Amino acid sequence: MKYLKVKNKKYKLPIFCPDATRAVVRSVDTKDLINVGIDGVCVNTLHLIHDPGKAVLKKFGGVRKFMDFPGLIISDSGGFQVFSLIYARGKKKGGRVIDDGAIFYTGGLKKPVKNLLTPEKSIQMQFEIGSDIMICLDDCPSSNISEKQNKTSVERTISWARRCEIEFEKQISLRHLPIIKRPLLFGVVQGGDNKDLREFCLSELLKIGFDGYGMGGWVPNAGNPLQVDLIKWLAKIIPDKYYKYGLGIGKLEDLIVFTKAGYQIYDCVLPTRDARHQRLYEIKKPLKNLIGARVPKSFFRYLYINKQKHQKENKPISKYCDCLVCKNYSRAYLNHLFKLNEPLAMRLATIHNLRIYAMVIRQLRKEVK
RNA sequence: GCUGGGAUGGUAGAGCGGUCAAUUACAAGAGACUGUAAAUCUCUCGCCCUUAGGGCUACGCAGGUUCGAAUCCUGCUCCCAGCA
Repeated sequence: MKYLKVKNKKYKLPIFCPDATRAVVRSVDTKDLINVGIDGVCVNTLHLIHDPGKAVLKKFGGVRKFMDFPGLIISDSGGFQVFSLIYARGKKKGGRVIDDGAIFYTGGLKKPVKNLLTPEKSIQMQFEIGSDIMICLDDCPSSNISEKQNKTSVERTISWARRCEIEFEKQISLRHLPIIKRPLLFGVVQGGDNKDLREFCLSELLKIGFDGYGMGGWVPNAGNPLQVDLIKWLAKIIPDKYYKYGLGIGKLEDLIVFTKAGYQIYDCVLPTRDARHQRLYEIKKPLKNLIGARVPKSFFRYLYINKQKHQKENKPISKYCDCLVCKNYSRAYLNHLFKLNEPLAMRLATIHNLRIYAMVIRQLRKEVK
């Protein structure tokens, strides 16, 4: 598929959507995103429930007007936060999963607030967000789990997907949404490294019927042949009439590996987080034949811009980048801004890294059949 | 000139007889980060040997006391503050 069609709009595929978890791509605004060539963002349902909350989103008629972004808006269900918050805060303070949904503790660690996110609640909130693509609440397991836990997580994911789909239809009819205003609903395929479980999960999700299917779970290492095999295999068994979404993907080279495998939609925190952590991308040569390259990551290198060796360098981050930063500012200036801890450093770095992603995506659009 | 206080690794600054190649912070170096917990985290940081570990030279300079000194004593050099 060359285009994603939703709500009477068309988006070129593949598409990369940086994460705007709390309705902001950290350190940049939506005008920056547009200038950089970013066509979509991915917001997070669980986080938006608390800030700014349902009432504010209702008042604005959705997150699109709230953040003033014209592009594609994906809302992640909050499923990943089970994994992420438990990892960050520990089981007691982070949360846990029960059959009815996911329990989270938000707020400060001293005054935690208990929340139960059910599949129904996640979908209802996603309608308040007004996203173009909604994601079913899923049970995202951490890596290194037992086969039994893996199976449980798959079963939960399927049962929650069923409930999400029912709630989705209910919301559509409650809101009397005409076809041109209908969002898409994606299911998430879990099952870890176990192909049988992945296949079972997918086949059950196909029975329920979604517009697209995401590869969920912990991000596979694109450098590991076994995992690349899993990525490819899963893309193959998802019928081509559905959109294929790599959730949380990925590094620059991952975009190439996944696109080659057949995926079309991505979201990831990495380019923006890397930027804030002073890791910038330098393209080594003009972008071409990315998919055909023997080593997918050979076209770029990481530049740690805070290092002293860049202190006097009067040249752009990347000779082959056409972003605001590379056109106007030197490495030395960025190095200086980071040393001062000046917020502008993060904005410029984020603009640059996102532009590299946008350029890679643009090139991949040319290369995919 | 007198009186008092200092001189510690790239910098600031702990240590005040053995557990000190020396807490810590910053600087420096190398990384990590993948549906955002994170402008966050990890490692290295006197010299030499490949790590475990070992060896060497070091806390202003020169002596001394002691089994043992960055730490105590004496002298010297320099710095700071107050008083002349």
